[in-house]
Amino acid sequence: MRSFERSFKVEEYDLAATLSSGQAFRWKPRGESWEGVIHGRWIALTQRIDGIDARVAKAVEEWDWLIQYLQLDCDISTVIQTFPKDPHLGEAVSTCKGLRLLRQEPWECLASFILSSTKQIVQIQQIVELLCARYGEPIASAAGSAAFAFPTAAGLAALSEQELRDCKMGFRAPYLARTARMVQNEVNLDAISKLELERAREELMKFPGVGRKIADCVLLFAYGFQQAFPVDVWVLKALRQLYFPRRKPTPGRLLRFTQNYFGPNAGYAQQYLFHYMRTKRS
DNA sequence: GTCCAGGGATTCA
DNA sequence: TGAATCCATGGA
Repeated sequence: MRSFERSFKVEEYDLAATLSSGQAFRWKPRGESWEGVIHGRWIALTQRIDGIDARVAKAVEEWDWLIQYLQLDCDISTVIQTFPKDPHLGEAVSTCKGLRLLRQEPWECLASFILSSTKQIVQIQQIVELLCARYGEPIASAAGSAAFAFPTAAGLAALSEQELRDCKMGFRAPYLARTARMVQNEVNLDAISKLELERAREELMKFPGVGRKIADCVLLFAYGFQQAFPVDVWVLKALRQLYFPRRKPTPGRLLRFTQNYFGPNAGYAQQYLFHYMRTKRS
């Protein structure tokens, strides 16, 4: 049965926190809803007390793609149970109750995070929006909001460096251009999901502009490797303040700590710490 | 280890 | 309101 709308029942899911927590960059609040694009489909999501309502512009046969993207089958309480019991993480988890990890498309995630380096989230959103509006396929959407798919790797590979720079991405332009060509020609992004964590990370780090941090973002947000633990400026600040208040740990020591201490769902713990640090006080 | 590469949002005086 | 700071970094 084709349908335009569907309600999903889910507990402990904070849509606003999840969609604005710097893991995806295309979600916009509009009235009561959040509008975005998943797998080339425009969609509006609305938070309800007992779940989430979804509305698309073109009727669909099934909604598995959305369940997968939002990770609606994830039992968050089971994840949180695996966290170490410490007051800092506990505070982050209770402050950011309902924060979830998404499961995004690898190419969009990879390209977006190449653009993320030393940019603030607002600016990344602007760059990505410009890129999509100029070079993404127009798609059906609700009246009053034009929508575009995320540009394909082939589409971006065909652009000049200057055309990319004109989307305000600065020195990241050649990285994105070369990565787009690699994805178009030789690298199969789907194959990476079948690899072990370390092998998958190695493969991602072969792309220009992708180091450990960005690789870990893609591993966590697109491929679902829940042990991946991206360390950015905010998380570094959190780790130093909360876990190493006196001494200044070496990068190696810090890396080992993040890999051992937070357990099998370290990536989730990371997301709570990140969002907690970014949103507290203000 | 150091330095550099956009530029705009945010903070601060 | 103008200046300074900062940013989901990586590469040379």
